[in-house]
Amino acid sequence: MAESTRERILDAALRAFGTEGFAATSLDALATELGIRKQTILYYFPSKQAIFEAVVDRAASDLVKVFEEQAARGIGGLDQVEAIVKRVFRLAVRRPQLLGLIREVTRPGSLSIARLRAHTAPIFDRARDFLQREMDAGRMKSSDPEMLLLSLYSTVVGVATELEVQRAMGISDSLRGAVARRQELIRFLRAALEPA
Amino acid sequence: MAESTRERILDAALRAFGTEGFAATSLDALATELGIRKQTILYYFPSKQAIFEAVVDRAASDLVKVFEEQAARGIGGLDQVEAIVKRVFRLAVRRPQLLGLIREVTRPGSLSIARLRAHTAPIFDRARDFLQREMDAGRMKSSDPEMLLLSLYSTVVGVATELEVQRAMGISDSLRGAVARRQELIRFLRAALEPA
DNA sequence: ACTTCTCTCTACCAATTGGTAGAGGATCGT
DNA sequence: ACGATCCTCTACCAATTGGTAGAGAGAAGT
Repeated sequence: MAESTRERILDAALRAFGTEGFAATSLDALATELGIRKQTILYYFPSKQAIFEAVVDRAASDLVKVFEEQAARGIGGLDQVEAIVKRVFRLAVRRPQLLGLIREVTRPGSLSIARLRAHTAPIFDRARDFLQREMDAGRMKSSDPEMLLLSLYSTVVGVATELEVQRAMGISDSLRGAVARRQELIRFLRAALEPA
Repeated sequence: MAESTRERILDAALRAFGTEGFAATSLDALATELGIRKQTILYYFPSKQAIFEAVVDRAASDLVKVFEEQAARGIGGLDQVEAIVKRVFRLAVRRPQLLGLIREVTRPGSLSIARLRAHTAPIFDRARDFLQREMDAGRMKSSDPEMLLLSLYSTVVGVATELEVQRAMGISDSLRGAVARRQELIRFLRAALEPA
């Protein structure tokens, strides 16, 4: 068996929740897609909400891992920012549902925000400290690190995931397009962060 | 009568679709919220999808109007960018559902993208031309205007709407917080765009 | 007085929703 | 050979979904 049923359910659920959204995803549709019965899904998870939470947990730890790995390398300055952006981009291209799921969780009415926050709080703290340190060392333009972090987050996630907006703007969404987008984004961020 | 039933339905639908999302909004819930019966809603609109489209049309033209008004003033350079950011921000604070709805429409599986695009294509073209002109005149750092536009869009919409992410980062979402966010964003964008 | 039009209602409907109960078949250790 | 455990199934269920049919109230025009 290549993958357990439980894992297959989580995979399909991530894709569905991350693209169609929680409410628009039915257990029946999920089951049909997997070639099993809805009751099999409910054997592994007590409720639809429980599936969502399990998916969020897995997605969050995948995301956190990406950051931790890069943080461990301990490069400094804008090169580190660039490296992280590249990694997030790679993730967004390979598994776009992952960031789509984050968008779903961060929706106003959503439950499970606390769950996501529990995972991500440490890396937010870490990122803020990193930015502060780099500013103090003069390797980055000085500003409020929390606000800067928000700007960075918005820019990176938006450029990586807003494919429909890009199509509306007439931007190609091919793989080559993704590389060009990434390059342009890095140039944009470097310009914004480079010290005078 | 202060507001026609039809208008009240559109208002409630915008709020619901823009925060909970299309699939998570039921006609019954909408009707109850308005103190009317679901069938009254279906008298004014032939289907749920039709309500959504009407809401998208109205929201899009509201957004377009904001841009057109500012574009008509014909300020140049970064001051114009700043003015537009400020206007979008004001809109996001006053009517957050508006940008929430855009996010809902630009979701991968969504219908009605064509509808939104039809409204927004002209202002995208206009914005691109504006950026190109400013770059040529040396009032802005040179780069690919389409990609830059995408970065700008992502940053502005993200900072204006990602309230849950901000909460997760420990950023206040008070009105004063919004002003601070806006200021920091403008500084960020100016740094990114100012010519060397 | 009568018709017509606008609006909101009650009464239904078939389909789909998330979820429960429990049967039956493997595969296991004993 | 045996029960136990794991897994997937059939059979249901009550509630909710978007939508239809049509009654009835009120105002307006004739």
